[in-house]
Amino acid sequence: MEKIKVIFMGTPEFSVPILEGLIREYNVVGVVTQPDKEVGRHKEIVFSPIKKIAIENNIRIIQPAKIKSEYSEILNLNPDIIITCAYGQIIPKQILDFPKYGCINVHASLLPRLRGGAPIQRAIINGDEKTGITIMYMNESMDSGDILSQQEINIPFEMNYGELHDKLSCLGSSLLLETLPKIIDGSITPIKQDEELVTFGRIIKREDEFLDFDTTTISIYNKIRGLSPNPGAYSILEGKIVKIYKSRIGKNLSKALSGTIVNIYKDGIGVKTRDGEIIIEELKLEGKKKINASEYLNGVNKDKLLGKRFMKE
RNA sequence: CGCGGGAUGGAGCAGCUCGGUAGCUCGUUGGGCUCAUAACCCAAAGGUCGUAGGUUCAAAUCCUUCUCCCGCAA
Repeated sequence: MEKIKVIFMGTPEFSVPILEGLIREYNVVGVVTQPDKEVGRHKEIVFSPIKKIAIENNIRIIQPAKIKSEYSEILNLNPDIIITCAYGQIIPKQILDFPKYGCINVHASLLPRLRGGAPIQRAIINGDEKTGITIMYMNESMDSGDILSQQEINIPFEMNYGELHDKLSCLGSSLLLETLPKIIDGSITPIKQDEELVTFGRIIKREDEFLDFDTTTISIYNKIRGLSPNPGAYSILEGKIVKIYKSRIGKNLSKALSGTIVNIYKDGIGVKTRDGEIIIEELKLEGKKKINASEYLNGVNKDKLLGKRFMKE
């Protein structure tokens, strides 16, 4: 039997294992990814991670600026099925209706929870203890299609965004490969999402990255690990941006104002929160590299550091 | 040419404004103290001060070039 023709649509690192898995087992006739962007300080042109894989595997690449109107090339490839994962644009109905086996999306949450662009970070920031992967049909609104399969995964208390991202990425790839044959032979009954249970995992904006020490210790802890290693939660100390990548929860109870440095440990900086203390273990200052708190403390006058306060401006 | 910060022994920093043969905290190695220690004390090793040029009697320090790193903005 001839291999069915697959088109994959995706953009970031997360979707790479999924594309690689498809290439191994199916005939990927085309890859759709976001246009090359000028990135970084010197506006270098950077390919999306997906585009790099496609080039290595000699697969046709399509990069529409607006897929809403530029879809004819995709249809011309005559795909039997389209798989998307974190592509970054809304897929128009003309594409959704075309493939005989439909358009399938891999989403990094247990839908209907955490619809949207940043389900992985949001799961950690929310303090969720579990999340997962959902494979579902796409429709015209965001992440609301019928569910084909799901797999759950625990989020350990120490896990950060990067680690969970990698786990889910692998899980997404394997669950997709498990599910695809059943989609093709029609042995799965899609399940509607329960609209009562919908929550959203909005994309992370700049203001979401700001760390307000005048909140609970646990929410600060979760935000730090939910944004680590990228883009990093930040605060401002003496007018300079400080990014914080790793922390632990302290026990010290001080009456100082939230954000005040109340303790210096051998390997951490104790900062007052609304209800306790958070100990910063890994950070990065403006213009510097990411370092452990112990390294940072080597180059700083500890007596002067005590009592300083993380501010909003 | 989007804006800005940085490059100093293994790590993190100071010194640079007002040029004159390199300092701090930590680590490493050796020794000591101690029931013991990641604690303390003593000692040692380790740097052509990112690259290339220039100014000068003399440059980490002033001028110019290049490279790499980071924050912002996109």
